[in-house]
Amino acid sequence: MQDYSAHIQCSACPIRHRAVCARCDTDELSQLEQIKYYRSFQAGQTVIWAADRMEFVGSVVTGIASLTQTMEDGRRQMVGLLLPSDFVGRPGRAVAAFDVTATTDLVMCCFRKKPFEDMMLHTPHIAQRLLEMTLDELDAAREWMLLLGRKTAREKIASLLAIIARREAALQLKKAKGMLTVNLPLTREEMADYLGLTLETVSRQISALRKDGVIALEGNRHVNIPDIDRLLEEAGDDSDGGMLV
Amino acid sequence: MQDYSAHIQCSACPIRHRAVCARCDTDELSQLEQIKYYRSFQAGQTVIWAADRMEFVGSVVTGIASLTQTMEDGRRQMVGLLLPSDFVGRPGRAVAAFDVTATTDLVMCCFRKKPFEDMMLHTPHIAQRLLEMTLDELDAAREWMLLLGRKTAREKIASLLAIIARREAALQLKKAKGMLTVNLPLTREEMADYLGLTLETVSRQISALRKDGVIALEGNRHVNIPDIDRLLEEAGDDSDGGMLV
DNA sequence: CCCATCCTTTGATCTGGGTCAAGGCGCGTC
DNA sequence: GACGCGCCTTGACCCAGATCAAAGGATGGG
Repeated sequence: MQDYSAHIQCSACPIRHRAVCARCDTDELSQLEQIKYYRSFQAGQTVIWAADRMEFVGSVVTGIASLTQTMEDGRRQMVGLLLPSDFVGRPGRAVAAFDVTATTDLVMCCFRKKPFEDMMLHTPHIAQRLLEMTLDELDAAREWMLLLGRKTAREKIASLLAIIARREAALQLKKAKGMLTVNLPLTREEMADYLGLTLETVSRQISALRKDGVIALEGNRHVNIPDIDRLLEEAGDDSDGGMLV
Repeated sequence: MQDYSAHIQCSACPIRHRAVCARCDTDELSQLEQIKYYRSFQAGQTVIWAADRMEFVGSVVTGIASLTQTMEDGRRQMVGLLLPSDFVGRPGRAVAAFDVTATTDLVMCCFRKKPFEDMMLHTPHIAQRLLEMTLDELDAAREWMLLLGRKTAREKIASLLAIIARREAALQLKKAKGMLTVNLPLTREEMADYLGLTLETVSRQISALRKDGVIALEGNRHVNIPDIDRLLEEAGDDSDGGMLV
């Protein structure tokens, strides 16, 4: 499970602390400092389109961004949710592979790609840290493949809620005991795009989970979870999954 | 697209050339040499179970291995296909996240994990190379998420055939012109597990593609593709995908 | 050569989730 | 406070793909 506390406590750009160079020395930090800049986006804005030139790499400071793919006929699949401290872009690639969109208001910390790549060459910690993060993302993507390929609609919804709940629990540092309230950062349609469902099915299954007492709604963006174990059971994970978003 | 030619031409362990240290100096190579060993598996054998301790990292030399997840009730989802030169395991993690199974007879080149990790610390090229490979795999996993979440059964089959065909074309260095014959390394059931379908649906869709002249079968492990563009069209990819397995 | 086993195909039927359609609810704006 | 607009819910119906069932090939071993 990821530890977000380091980020939360840090008033400066989180990338220095979590994403890139937790172990960098002062000189390296000041180099990064020189090539970094911030960008803000409003909810709904596109950060970059698939196949566009990508002049930067960076990480999310606040807010949530999503990676999506779209087919010509409009079918969409979200393939990643980027939370604070998550890294965007890849050294060594010129064009973006996916659309990146701001799901909520968003602040990103960016580094111009070329100088960042140069720096990577003589700062081994950076590549090692990025490797670690990328392997985590790969594992998360593979967990998600099980969800997309084999889970029922109800299990998909429960899994998504469980993932968001786990993250909230980590943020709030309250240990998932008793009632847990989570704040859905996604619309029903975005949830559908993430889960490989239609928005109607998402809505129906959320209603069903409510009727069965697995969750309770306050408005439609706040979900109360009286019993997290019950939810995990509904999610159908063999272990608690250790799933990352 | 991956280039397998370096591997094909190399009689020694491919990891030295492709996976780990294309740019290592002689001293580094000899260090790797000291900690490596080979393991062979028969088709169907399990290389490692999810949640087992993983004492090594390594790469596939010949044959095909698959990564799968299984739910308690037996639903299975393949989450990766490992081809020659692909890397298995992750530095810094003690237990396997997924089952690894030999799909065909398999030879792997392994490195004991601890010395490999030690070596990574003072050989920056290794982490950089692994990062590159992991990012490729992550992109491939995300392409696969679109397939699992949004494609129809027919599109899924066409996509899988296209991926295998692309790899064959790369191996044979014949430029996908005219008839292309591909050798299916998977049973119908394995294809189903990869595509998030049942084996009956796989069989039916293959029959349908045959009836429609998109492919022709010779036995049930050899597929002829008269028109690769036609197949790609059926796969529903907006671009040719650049998909990696 | 025959049998056993595994893989594959095909048919019949069922169903989970998609599609189409109609309202409901919250919220900002005039 | 009524309108418009996004978002969400619910109902009715349908269909792609799952499930259940049966029967063909392959292939290898005795």
